[in-house]
Amino acid sequence: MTEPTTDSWDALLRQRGYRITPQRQLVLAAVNELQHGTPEEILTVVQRTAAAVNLSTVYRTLEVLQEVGVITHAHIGHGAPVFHALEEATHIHLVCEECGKVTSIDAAVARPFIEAMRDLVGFETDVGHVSIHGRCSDCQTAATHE
Amino acid sequence: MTEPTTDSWDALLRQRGYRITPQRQLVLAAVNELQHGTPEEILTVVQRTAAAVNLSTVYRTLEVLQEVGVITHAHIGHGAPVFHALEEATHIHLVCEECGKVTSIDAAVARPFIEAMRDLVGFETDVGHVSIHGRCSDCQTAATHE
DNA sequence: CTGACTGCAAAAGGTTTGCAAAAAG
DNA sequence: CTTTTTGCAAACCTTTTGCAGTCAG
Repeated sequence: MTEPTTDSWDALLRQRGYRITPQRQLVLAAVNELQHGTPEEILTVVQRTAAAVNLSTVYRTLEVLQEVGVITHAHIGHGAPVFHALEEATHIHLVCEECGKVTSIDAAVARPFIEAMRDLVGFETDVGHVSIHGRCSDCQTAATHE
Repeated sequence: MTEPTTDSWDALLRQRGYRITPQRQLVLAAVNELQHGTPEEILTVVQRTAAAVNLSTVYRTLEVLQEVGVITHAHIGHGAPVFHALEEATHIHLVCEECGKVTSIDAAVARPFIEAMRDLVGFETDVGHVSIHGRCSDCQTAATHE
């Protein structure tokens, strides 16, 4: 529905008074490349091109990119949040508590549920941010043979 | 379905070779009292009775209590998991990204969605652990007047 | 008694901040 | 030239760990 913003991310930044820097470009590229990257992982990718970039710059950049709506993050585990591009955000993370595997499913599956939440309590779900914890099919099978 | 284990939590511990200590009793009581307590908050409550109890004891105890299935936790924010008794686990947390407010809704609302996940990818959801991020009705209203 | 549990202090992991130098517009 | 952004180092916060003493069974 919404236009792909792939080539106008810099415009989005500028609109809000932010400046375009190589670091921001690299961080965004890394987020896109990794799909589910933690700040640390993003840094590593960025440093392949620009070794001097600092972790705090990554954090600050991720914050800015989120603010202008180019990326989102989801908490899929205990430690590190993961970031992805907004266009990739239309899926839901299923996190296995046992093996840690993350499965993605189409967000359409959750639509009735999301509508129910809106109707019931007026809650507007951030779809790209949803992560469901539980047990994946593999680990269930394993548990059966316990 | 399952019998309430309220008065046999100590038996559950003993079955697994764990010992019953005042600290564990107090931590469990604090979890029940707080409903959605973070480790720090739980510590505070415990210290009302036993001031010498250490934070690390709280962490270790929470781990044990989870392992025997007396409590669960959910990640509702960045840094702070919250813990609740298993009997209280049949609700879903809606976390507002803006004001941080946590709304609870009955897990029944999610049943079709949970079944869809089971059917689609064989994923068994840990219902008490589900937290959905988004924007609560209040913050949406506020945003409209921006 | 004996092994599990606790308190303490230190370490570890992740994120944030202050500041002066560097870069964008 | 002005203001934002960056790199660095240090601070911070939450959680984990090692260890010796303590306590439950």
